[in-house]
Amino acid sequence: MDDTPKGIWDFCTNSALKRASRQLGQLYEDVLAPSGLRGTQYSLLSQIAHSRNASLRTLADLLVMDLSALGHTLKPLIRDGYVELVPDASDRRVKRVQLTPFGVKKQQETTDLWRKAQARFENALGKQEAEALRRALNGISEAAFAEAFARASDSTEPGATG
Amino acid sequence: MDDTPKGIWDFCTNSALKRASRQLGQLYEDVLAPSGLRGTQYSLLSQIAHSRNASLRTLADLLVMDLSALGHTLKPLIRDGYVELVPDASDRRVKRVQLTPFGVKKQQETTDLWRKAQARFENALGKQEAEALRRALNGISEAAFAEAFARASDSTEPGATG
DNA sequence: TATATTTAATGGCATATACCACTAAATTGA
DNA sequence: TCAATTTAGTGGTATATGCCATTAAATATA
Repeated sequence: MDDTPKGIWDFCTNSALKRASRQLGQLYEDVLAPSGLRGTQYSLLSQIAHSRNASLRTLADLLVMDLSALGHTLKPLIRDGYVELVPDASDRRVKRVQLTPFGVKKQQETTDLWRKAQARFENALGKQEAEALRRALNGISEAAFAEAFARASDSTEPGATG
Repeated sequence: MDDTPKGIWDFCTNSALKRASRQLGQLYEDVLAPSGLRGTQYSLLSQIAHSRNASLRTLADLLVMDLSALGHTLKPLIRDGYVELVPDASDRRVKRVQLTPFGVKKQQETTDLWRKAQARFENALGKQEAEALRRALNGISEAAFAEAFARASDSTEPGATG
């Protein structure tokens, strides 16, 4: 009867992305809850485990995150003893991020829960779909995409040269 | 040479979604900046304009957002005179959300900027891709998806029945 | 009708994330 | 070599978002 869209997310990919991010974040968090880690925190621990000895700067770039935001986000993880910052010897501006042994243990244990969430997600969406979606999202996260976006002449711009 | 994934976002859709959300959010915000509105704020104003007279509860459900989170997020918009809460006459628990005339004007003006961001995004990703992505994201945001996720037997669960 | 339960909203607290200003250290260039 | 610039990180402030406890109002139930 009425196919008028109910929300801006029907037009606006940014809104759609944020909304889906809230939903999926919630679903993952519910599964991860027994660990006591938030979804973001588990992601962060995992990425730190993966990027051994990366600096804050490097990590922030990988995560497409503001450097200071990363610093703030790490605070609870440092406070709880999962993560530590180690000053670099050769460049005294740099701090390297690493898991403590306790953090390693926590990350590994929580991975069981993550696998559970992962399995549920892929069951609900379909394995192919899930992978396609990740690819699309990771494309958007690339620096090259930001450059393309910046370069993109929007036709409303007077004097755009194509 | 080395196709080892650099990040958990290569596996984890939740991480991929958050990362892409940061990137795209940034790109949109840069375009919207002259308006003085954050991306989220513009989305919210637009949704309020669209869902005329919705209650906080209704709006929160549409946005897949926690009710109290919505309340908090609205505070700056109320403070700045874009939005007002009107108590419902028949159910005195309920508050209805609406734009002030000033808010209507602001939303309309800012839409020009949004269109610019929109155009850039679709140029950068491709119109078809963009639409497919929105569809996928909106599917995830549905209540039905959350139910499917909850129902999904993850094979790691002992005694799963299929 | 009186009580129990559910629902809407608020306020406090915690994390997630961004921007800005600032400090310190490294790098560039005259 | 020394000043100018760039880079890494920190701390403050603001928004975005979730949870919990609480209040008030509506609904259901005995």
